[in-house]
Amino acid sequence: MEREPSPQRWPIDEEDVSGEVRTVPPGRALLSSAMVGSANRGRVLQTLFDLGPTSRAELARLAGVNRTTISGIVQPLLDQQVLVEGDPIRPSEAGGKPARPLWFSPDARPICGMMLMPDAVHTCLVTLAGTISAEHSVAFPTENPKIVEIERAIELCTSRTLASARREPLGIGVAVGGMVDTDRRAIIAVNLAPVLNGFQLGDMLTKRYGLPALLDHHPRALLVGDRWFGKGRGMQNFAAVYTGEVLGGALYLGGHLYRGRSGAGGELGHTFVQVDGEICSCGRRGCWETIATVGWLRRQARAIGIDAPDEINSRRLVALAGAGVPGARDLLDLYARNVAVGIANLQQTVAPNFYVLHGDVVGGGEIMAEAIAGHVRALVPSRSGGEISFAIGETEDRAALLGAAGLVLSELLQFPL
Amino acid sequence: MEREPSPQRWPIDEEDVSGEVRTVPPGRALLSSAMVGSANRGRVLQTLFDLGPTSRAELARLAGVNRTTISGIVQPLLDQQVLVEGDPIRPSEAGGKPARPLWFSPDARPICGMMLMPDAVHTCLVTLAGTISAEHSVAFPTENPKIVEIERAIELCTSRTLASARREPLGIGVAVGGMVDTDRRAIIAVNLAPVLNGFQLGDMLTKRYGLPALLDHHPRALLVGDRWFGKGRGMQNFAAVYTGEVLGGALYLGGHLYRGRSGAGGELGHTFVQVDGEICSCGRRGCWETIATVGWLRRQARAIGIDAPDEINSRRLVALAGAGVPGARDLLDLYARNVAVGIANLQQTVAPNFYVLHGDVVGGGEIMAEAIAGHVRALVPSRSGGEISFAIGETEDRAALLGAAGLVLSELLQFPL
DNA sequence: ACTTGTTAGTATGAGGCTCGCACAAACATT
DNA sequence: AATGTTTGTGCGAGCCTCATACTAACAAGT
Repeated sequence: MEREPSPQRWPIDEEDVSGEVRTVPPGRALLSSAMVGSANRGRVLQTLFDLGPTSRAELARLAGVNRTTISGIVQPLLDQQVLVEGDPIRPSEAGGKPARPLWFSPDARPICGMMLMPDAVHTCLVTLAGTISAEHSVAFPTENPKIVEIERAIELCTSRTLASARREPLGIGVAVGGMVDTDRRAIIAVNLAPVLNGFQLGDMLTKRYGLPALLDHHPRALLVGDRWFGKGRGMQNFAAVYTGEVLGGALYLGGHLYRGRSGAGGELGHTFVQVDGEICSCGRRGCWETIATVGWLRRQARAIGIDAPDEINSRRLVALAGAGVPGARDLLDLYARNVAVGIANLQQTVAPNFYVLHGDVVGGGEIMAEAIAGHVRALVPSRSGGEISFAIGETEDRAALLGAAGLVLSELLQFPL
Repeated sequence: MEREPSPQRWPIDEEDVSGEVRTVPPGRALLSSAMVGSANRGRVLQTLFDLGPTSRAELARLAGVNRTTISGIVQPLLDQQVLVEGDPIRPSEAGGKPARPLWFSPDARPICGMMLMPDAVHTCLVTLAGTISAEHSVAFPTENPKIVEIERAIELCTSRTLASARREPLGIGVAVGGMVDTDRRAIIAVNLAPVLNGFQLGDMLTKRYGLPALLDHHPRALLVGDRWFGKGRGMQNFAAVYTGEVLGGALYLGGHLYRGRSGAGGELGHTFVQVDGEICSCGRRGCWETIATVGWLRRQARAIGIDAPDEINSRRLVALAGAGVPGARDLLDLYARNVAVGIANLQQTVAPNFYVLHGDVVGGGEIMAEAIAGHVRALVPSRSGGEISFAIGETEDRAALLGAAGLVLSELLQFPL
């Protein structure tokens, strides 16, 4: 009945997360028994995330493996207080020993989530169960901040949050409102804060706090948040689409976050939907972004004479349409169609079949989502692989912070195969 | 010095190929040591495919594993005559024992490749080294053929080809000029031969010949052929784009053929590039297919008064432009731009960074490819993840047959993780 | 109260796989 | 002939999963 405490630690592969150089090209590397252990531990934890508290026996059934295998995987995690056994649940009428559901311990090491925007930084702690605590934010100096000032603000904010952690966090995940070099864990460019361009935030955080740090750009973080803590939970394929002042997206394909070469995938805003259409901020014509952002919405609202056109957004538009304001209903429909066009293209290209909507359209609620869904279904030839469904994401800040934390989780769970 | 002949057989997982029902959902299944063996064997063979004849020591270095590991993987394959040792190659100046390069044995089991078009069936044998032999084709009855007649034609053609095989083939791969249900290994619809709709070709072949049979649609087969035997060799990410009377494509992402839900991915022809543009055969407006197929080319050629506009294609267009025929140069440029628009969208969405062109544009040669490449590079914002490169695929029939065979290879090598 | 049937979780030994180490074989160089 | 280098092969260790057997804990029927 006595067990030797296993020497395995979770995560075993912290070095990988902190950005070690990979010498063997991916796809050529072979597997070893040790990797099997890591990978299987990741999959078990992922299943636990997807399903909520679950007994060992149930996990074994779902994974199609022996119960002893699950016990072997799970026991070290219990020893390290990553997981805890819940109260026994009553067996079915058939009888049997009551199952002890496993779930993430509140005492497990948390994750630090960070959202870096052009004007401020937000940080928080996220438990493995997805609860947020220790939220802090620090604004940057308004006029032409210097990089050292921003660095100080980030450090201040992070230190406050980390001070609240009872155990050392598993890592720091950062959602950046701009272009990111995921491999080098550095910022490439933030449009509204060019001083951040080239900032090696990942290295700075790792050096300062001794924690693995991962960066990715905002839409990708939203997707990851959806995958672990939101509407994308348990999904194998889906896409996140963000609309607002700009338009972005991210893809989860075949059970993995898809980044593309140098993380260049998901630049949906600048796909063409109108050859020789309106000129876009990128200098090209007819980008999706020219017809499916609030900028377009403002211009149209002004053109048809809606009150305060500069303050229009999905929330107000739905309200106006509901109130019977002339033209509002048609504008809502056209806006929904414009958003739907790009989603239809995405569906035809990679067929994720499930979309989580973020950003401005969230304010439009179910009405907006249904309008978009209807247009997408009309725009995609019917057979293309089953039902297409839609969901509305979390509120903006929450989604980004959960997503930032999810970046760390993804690395820990999705052992690269 | 004596070895026990290993009991392992390649392929071990034939049952999987022949379409067994998967009970554990993908992504939840755990790995076992036996799977590690299969997966590693697949990766070693894949590396061999990518690099050509290679010694064990070199394979070990590339994979980052111990030499003994490679020996253990490779020895059973030598015993089974899947591989053979080549002549020793001279060591470098540093000296050392001469390496014995490994390569696929000409006596290895071949693969049967089949191309099923609306009017005929073609079959052949393909060795693991990519050489084609025993080609046969049988035309279907011209006017309203019955399904039994088609079935007989397929059987006749296949039997002739299989009769030439010295060893039992590893399987039959089929490239279908129409929609395919990859999971059920059945044909969904072939536009010009509706009698084929719903035909369970995979089951028929497996039952008749006792071989694993795999179906996929034509563009996907082209991509797979490129991956194993053509320009996509060794690539981890690339796309195949087929233009002609219709427009299709396929994606190889992260070292895997990407199919999407129910194989609905890659339906590029009906992505929107011109909202409210010309009406498409699918009933919608502004599909990419409306501006980047030979149908569009014919209409334009007629409009600007080019001779025999109904026989225009890329090959002739390039020739006309070279001969200085008025308008030809501009038309070529516009056609290239139209093709490039869709490729640019694909690049922005999944960023494969490498494209193999198939179909009509192959006739236009390097001139056509360069014209398309130039437009794509101009249409994609510069930073998006490095160079974008292009290649011209094999001639049409050869590409499809190699691709069909490649479908079987993909299943055998890409052990599902 | 006792037996039977069922399910949960654990201990143990077997089998697969990769790894590190040691060793023989086959070359180049000095 | 001696030395250094590289290739490929045994061998035992370590990690992992699996099948089997066992204990623990419950329900239901007698």
